[in-house]
Amino acid sequence: MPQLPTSAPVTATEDLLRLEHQVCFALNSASRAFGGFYREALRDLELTYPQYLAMLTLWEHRELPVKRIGELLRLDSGTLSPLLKRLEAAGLVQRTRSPQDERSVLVSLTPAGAALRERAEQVPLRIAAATGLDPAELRALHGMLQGLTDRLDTASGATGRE
Amino acid sequence: MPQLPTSAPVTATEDLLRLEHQVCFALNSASRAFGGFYREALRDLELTYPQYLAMLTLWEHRELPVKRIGELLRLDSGTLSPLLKRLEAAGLVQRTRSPQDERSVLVSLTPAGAALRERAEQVPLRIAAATGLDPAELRALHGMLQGLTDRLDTASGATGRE
DNA sequence: CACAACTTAGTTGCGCACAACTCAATGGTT
DNA sequence: AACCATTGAGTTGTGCGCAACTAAGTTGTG
Repeated sequence: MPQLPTSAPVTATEDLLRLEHQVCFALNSASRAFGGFYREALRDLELTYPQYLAMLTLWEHRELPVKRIGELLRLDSGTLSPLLKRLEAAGLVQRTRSPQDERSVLVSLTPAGAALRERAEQVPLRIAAATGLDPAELRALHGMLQGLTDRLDTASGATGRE
Repeated sequence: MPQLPTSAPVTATEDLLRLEHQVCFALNSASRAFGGFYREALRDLELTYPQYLAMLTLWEHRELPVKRIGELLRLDSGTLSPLLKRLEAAGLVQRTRSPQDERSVLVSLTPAGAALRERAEQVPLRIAAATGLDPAELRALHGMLQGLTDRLDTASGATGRE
């Protein structure tokens, strides 16, 4: 970090704010660095990272309504609808209206989509190796991030709406 | 986490991979949660979060070539060119070709852009409060994320190119 | 039953991120 | 000087993320 020619005295508060900037920027950078790494690892599967996440939920649950995928991935229909259409166009998933509730669209794996799981299983191996973190560190990081997301979501939810 | 109806025995490797998934997903989520919070805090400044980051670099350095902003923010010209044009259209920055090197474009603050700094200073206060983390935790998180980004960048750089 | 309130997907529009490309300026090298 | 690889911005195209909106189905209430 290069020293900057601004006002000399740095208070504890200023220091905290600077640090907070660095943290959220570091978060943003790390997320994009991960994205780049996944992009490479997923190239031969012809999946983007968000598409891969959607497939993960389906490999685990076989069939899910769009709404539920959105809850699991923290995404809304504005993002999911076109994404799922692309997965359908690629022949990996099928979308059908639920007979019980015609509003709901059930997304399920096609045979090709289910088959892709095996090829996808080698992907996280490379990623885990590239992080250079051991399980304990991963666990610690995961806990911090999850707590952070929860606090930010409830904070913006509380002040922004309701 | 609901139990899934796959093969029963979960090996240590499988567990690691599952955890790794959670970590990079948690990273992604936390980053977007931050984004949402900044969106709200920056609404009256009429800045997006990436635009705010660009302004931060200029508030610190007064004038920078596009190339240098890209290095600081880990962004390329494909992202920065239109972003900086929007900031110029908003009257916050000025872009001029460098006389020394006609390839380089120098971005500098307009009076309006410089004046915005004061109004922007209240923003990180809200953010820092919302994280609910003390300085030590912020520092730890920052260190982890920075190391992670470095490892991922060099790993993909090493295997992908060169 | 009628009707309003709510829920679920989908669409549109905008900005960001990134790959792939173009173009002009620069800096060697012979 | 002529040539060519490199560098710095910019453009184009694709996909994601989100706000705002529409449309259709469902539910609750009188």
